[in-house]
Amino acid sequence: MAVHNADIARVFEEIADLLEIQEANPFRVRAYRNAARTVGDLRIDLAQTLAEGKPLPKLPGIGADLASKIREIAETGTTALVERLHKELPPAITALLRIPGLGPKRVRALHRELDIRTIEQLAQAAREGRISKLAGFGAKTESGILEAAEAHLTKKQRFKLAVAAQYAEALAAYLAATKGAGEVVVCGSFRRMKETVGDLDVLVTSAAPAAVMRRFAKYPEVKEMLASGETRASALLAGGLQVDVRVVPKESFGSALHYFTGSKAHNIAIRRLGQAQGLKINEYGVFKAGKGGAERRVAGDTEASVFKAVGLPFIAPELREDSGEIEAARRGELPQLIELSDLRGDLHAHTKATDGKNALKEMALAAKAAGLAYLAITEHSRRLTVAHGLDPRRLARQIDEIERLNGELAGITLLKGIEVDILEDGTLDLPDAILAKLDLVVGAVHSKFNLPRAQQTERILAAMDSTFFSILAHPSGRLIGAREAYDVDMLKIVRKAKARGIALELNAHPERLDLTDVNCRMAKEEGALVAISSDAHSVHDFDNLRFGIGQARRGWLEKADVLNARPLAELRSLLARRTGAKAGSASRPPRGAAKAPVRRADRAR
DNA sequence: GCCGTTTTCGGCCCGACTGTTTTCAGTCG
Repeated sequence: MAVHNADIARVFEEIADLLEIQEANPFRVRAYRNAARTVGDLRIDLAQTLAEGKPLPKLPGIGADLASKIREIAETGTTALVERLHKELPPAITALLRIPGLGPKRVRALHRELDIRTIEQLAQAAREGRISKLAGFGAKTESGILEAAEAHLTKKQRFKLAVAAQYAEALAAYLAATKGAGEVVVCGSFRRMKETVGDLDVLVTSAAPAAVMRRFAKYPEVKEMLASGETRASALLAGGLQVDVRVVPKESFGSALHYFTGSKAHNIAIRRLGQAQGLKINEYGVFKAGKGGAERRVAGDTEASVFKAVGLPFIAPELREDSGEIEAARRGELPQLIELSDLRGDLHAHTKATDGKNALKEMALAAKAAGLAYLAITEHSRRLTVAHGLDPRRLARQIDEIERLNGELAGITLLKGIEVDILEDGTLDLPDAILAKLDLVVGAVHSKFNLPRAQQTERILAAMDSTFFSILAHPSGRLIGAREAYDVDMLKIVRKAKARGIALELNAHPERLDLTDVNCRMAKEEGALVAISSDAHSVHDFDNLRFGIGQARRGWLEKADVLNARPLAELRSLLARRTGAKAGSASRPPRGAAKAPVRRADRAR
């Protein structure tokens, strides 16, 4: 039984839920929640670290007690505390907390007074009118609970960033047309460019909040108003996305922007910083206590002023996860984050020859229009029959076609590439003879997603030993909300990439965003290059690069960390240097021999 | 349960909205 960080995080989250229902010290509850987040986001595998006899790293918010619980969970999969809590409360009760409107106090009351332990029992009790008879519960609460329980946790799904963007941009334009409205900004996880968005937080500045609220209520896509006050309202859109609109006066724009952008953990950390300096920070501004309890406003008109008030430089929204950005800001070591305009080319695209929708030339012109100087054409290889993958003969024809087009095109250079399948045994789907004719080789796993971790990892590492391997496409294989990542030791893969001069792709397709933000940061720390690629299947898909950039920024990537931020000449020399390094060995090592160099490469670090 | 530009004890972010209440607790973000 291998325990991973996610398992440890889940136990901590469950402890937090159960303690909360028991009305334990809320700060103790928070300590467990923070620990769950810290461990869940961690790049090194804690159980594996311990198994190798290494000490636990010092982690923020994890002291002696939580560290010992991590060791316990790593060894046994559980901890005495959660086992004890399970004896005191039915484990399924934590699901009740997920019902909107039910918090720990009410869950506790429902359990104590009505012995409710499951969502089914909750719905039954509501139907029978037993809940409204409890103190503190009324008819309205009861019907709300019933509705939510019957909708089975209301299935509040998260929306992929690109989908949320469509709703967000339309709604923002609509609200901006309100008379008296100033700034309209969609904040929250959308502004932080998270891969998925749970709801939209829209900030509007106006001296007349009522007009904004009225107009919002009339938005054609609003299916149901969930709440509406003088300065704040929530609604469910027809598409199922929840939107919260908040109006503040113009002078509060900066502090409100900061506040509603979050993350919550980042905000708490910033407020604590302020608090230590005698400052109170809320969505209206930064305040200093004056004589006789009077408060004096010291900042808040711009976001930068909020950071400045607590002695920090501006921190980009994508970094605001309380995962080291505040410490980095304090030390003056914030990254100079990559921007969309830094991209010089795109290293992964398809055409009609396989499963793309447009012709070679159309793709080239679209890339040029997107401001790119080069575009690699990387069709699927023959094994991917559903995509009409290329065999050596068809690939050779495309190579000729690209060379001919390059003579004709101006302002854009096509690179000859392939997205070659990595077969189950770690060999590539096309022979070296044809790969040698290409500018770059993008290797990808498209089959056998459920191999055991060690085998899947070895498969990819072996493929990366190929002389011609340039970029590992969508390294985790996950499809957001649809397919889990395959089980691999990403750290080993990242280190191998660094050792071999191979780049890791950040596939910018909204359903992939793979590398993930967390793995981008790992790549950066290990010194491996990242290629931010559109995986375009049509002329419209270059627009997706912005989502890749968002993810890269969340992963702290700078221009220097990104392969396709290099001008063409530099890119070519990087690609050549890699194959040149292996030029001494005539062909890649036989299978099985791949393991030894991997370990050497790891140890060399 | 954690942690220290003031602390090894005593703090721990802050405000809006709702429903059930007669002044506020609970929930949410």
